[in-house]
Amino acid sequence: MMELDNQQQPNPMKVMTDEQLETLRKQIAIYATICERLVEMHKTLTSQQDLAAELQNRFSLGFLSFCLTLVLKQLSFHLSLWSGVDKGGRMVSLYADPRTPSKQKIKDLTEELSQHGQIAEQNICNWFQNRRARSKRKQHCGVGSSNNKNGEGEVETETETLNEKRKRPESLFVVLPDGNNNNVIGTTTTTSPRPEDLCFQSPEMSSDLHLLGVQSNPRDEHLVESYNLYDHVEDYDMSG
Amino acid sequence: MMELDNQQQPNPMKVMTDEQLETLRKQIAIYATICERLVEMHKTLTSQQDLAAELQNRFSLGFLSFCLTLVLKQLSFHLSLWSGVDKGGRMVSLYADPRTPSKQKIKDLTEELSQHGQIAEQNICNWFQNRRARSKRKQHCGVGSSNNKNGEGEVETETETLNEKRKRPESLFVVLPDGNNNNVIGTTTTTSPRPEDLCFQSPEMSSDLHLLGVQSNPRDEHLVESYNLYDHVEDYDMSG
DNA sequence: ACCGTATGAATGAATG
DNA sequence: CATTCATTCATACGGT
Repeated sequence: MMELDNQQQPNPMKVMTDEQLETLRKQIAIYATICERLVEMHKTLTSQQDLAAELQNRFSLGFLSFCLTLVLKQLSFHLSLWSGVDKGGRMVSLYADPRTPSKQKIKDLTEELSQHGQIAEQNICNWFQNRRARSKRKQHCGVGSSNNKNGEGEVETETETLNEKRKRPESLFVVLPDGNNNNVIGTTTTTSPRPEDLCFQSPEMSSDLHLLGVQSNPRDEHLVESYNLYDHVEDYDMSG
Repeated sequence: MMELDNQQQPNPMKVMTDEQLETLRKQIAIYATICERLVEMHKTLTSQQDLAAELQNRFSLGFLSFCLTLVLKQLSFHLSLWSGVDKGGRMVSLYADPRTPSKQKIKDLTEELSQHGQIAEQNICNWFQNRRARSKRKQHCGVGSSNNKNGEGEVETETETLNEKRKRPESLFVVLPDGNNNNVIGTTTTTSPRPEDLCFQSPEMSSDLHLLGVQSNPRDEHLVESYNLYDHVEDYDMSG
């Protein structure tokens, strides 16, 4: 189940709102923090070379992994959501015009559609009603939170929600450290996309550090540590 | 190519290429790997059975608590959604109410939740809707045959569905350690961290138990275990 | 590896 | 027109 059955689209793009991106950044930062802590722990532990059995009792490792698993799953879930594309409506292509059609128009449409199947004017009306309502609501919602930045597509509402049937292909990849597991993390690695392209990347992040998704704050040297760790990640199980 | 056009969202959207997504995945995968590794390592170390009270005091405990706190907060939060615990949090009661909350409430919820992750009113609406619908359906179906135990009857809908649903609180949004936060990457324009608003804030997260494991499902042993830990969470100092 | 469940989401329809 | 319900879909996850 590899990470993605990459769509055969000519130009597969995914969309994310700025907020989504931001949230993603935050979440990544959180993981970074967590990892940082783990790394710290690691250092401490290794330097001490001894540990409390008691710890084990109290903080069941299983639980810890469980937690991490949750978190990771969540992140991956979000990612999947964000990377998805909207699904379109079925009848849409016929009704591309967002504005309320005249009665006559409705009639026409009904006729037209009748040729292809059972349909009543009522259906058409409903459809338009719902469409308007939802359009409106969507707009409203969006306004509430974002409104910054460049407004590009906004009025469009759904004019063409059509064709794009849903696909939402990206399935996830993350793996959960469930105690032992070997995990397969999505193989990946092949691409090396230019980090510059990643929106969540901060310029000041050194080219590799950003893989940890964190801003390199001066005081975040731990992260650097974790970075090293990352270096070794490769020879973990990653490739399986 | 333009599949993005069908976004009826007013917000400006950004696009991610597959490569970008992949990189993102990679990042996440790395976290997963790191966490996994660390957990394993931790396990190994703990198997040595030596004691490190010192460690515990000065570090491990703090860290673990920190991690767990993050997660537990999430868990408790979500559980609260389902269990309707009224610990003085305003949100809780809102969630507890099976009926549809007013618009304003939804707005509030959205706001509050936004502090912890990307969320839109639509999500809230969906959540409530689905909840109602499924509650009802379950009720219908279930009534016919089972409902043994304490026959809550049917009106309760909520109460019983609760028991069924709440076992797996997996959808969480991660919380940022905003307290000291090194803040993240990027600009984070929207965030206005008002800790007061954090629903999790309530330390008295009720008696703990049902927050964590809830019905202590066999599967949730981890949670139960963590319960002990949770006791200590309070004195973790993550800022240090 | 398949199948069932749970859940978020989209949509047609009904109600006020 | 606004809100809600009922249905359906697609995916994620867990168990076998």
